Amino acid sequence: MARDSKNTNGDRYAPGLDEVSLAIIEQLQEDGRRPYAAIGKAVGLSEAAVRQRVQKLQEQGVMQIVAVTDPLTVGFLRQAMLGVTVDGDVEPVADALAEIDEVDYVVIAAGSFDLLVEVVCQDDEHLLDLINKRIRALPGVRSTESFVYLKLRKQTYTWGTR
Amino acid sequence: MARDSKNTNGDRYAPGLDEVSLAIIEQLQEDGRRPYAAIGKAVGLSEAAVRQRVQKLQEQGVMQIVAVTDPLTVGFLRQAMLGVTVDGDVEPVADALAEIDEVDYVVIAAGSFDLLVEVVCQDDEHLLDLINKRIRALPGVRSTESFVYLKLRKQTYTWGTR
DNA sequence: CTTCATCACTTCGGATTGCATTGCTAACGG
DNA sequence: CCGTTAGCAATGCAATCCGAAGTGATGAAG
Repeated sequence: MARDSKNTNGDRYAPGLDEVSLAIIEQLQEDGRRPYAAIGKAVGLSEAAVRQRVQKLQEQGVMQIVAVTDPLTVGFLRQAMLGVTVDGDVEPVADALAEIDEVDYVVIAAGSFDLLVEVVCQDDEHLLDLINKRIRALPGVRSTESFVYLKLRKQTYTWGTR
Repeated sequence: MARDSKNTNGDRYAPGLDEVSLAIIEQLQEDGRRPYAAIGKAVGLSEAAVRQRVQKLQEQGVMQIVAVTDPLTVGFLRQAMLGVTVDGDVEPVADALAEIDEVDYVVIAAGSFDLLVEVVCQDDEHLLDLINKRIRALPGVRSTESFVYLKLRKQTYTWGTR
């Protein structure tokens, strides 16, 4: 396989991210606990080589292996997406939002919102407090719009394996 | 441990989801590959019991253990959030959207959008085609608004461990 | 009260896997 | 030509995984 495990991609990937690493990621998107040896057989590497790559990918922040759930199913939580518009530079506002514990997802976007922010709360009161007292109060935040989650319908991570 | 591993929660959780299972999920949110024995020591169960619970949680669809990445970092992708408004019943539209491969996230929400839909595409043309020809064409979809992702700033799954 | 079934957990042993180490090869720069 | 670095394969031992079997508690039926 892959005599050219060097980049053939014109630097569109993160450094050191070749097609072999992509194949490893695909394997782990299907099952995060798949043994290294099985992955190695699938991508044409030894067990140790796979392990080293996985470790490096995680250290670089390219990939993380975690349990994901539907917070609403797990119970004690209210969840919402916030559309945020910003005055001035977007990045510092994104950074400030990212530091809030209840915020689990921050994306800088193009469109009628500058930022999309997903939040997880204990209950409605907690959510209200978070939005009004802590998020709207941030310097640079011009306005927010809330979309409270009613039901999670799909949540997949296997887009790498289409 | 926990003489009352029966529900003390008034049915707010999915069936069979007690505080021990929550503790297991927390462990795996920190590290999806943590050994069962280590988890068992942390939550006060034997290795085998943890293994049985994790298996059941995955079978029930409560939890999945996967690799997650930033698609934009991995390279060959355009990503966006779509706000969708619907005529009539929302659920069948959500189902139809969930069946599309490029759609990785579907939430039924309250607010000026009925649905929030995250999509992952190869490039701009692919995205355009998906939105105009396949999503807007779905029966029941009244309108869509797009937020193209510029940069992912935060993505965590450890909300269970605050 | 007894019996039977179920459920969650534990214990146990063998098979598998993870991991640190070692050595090999190729690529690069002086 | 030599030294350095990086990535991978191979090896051996410890740790982990996994299926099977056993135990005790609970609840329902006779």
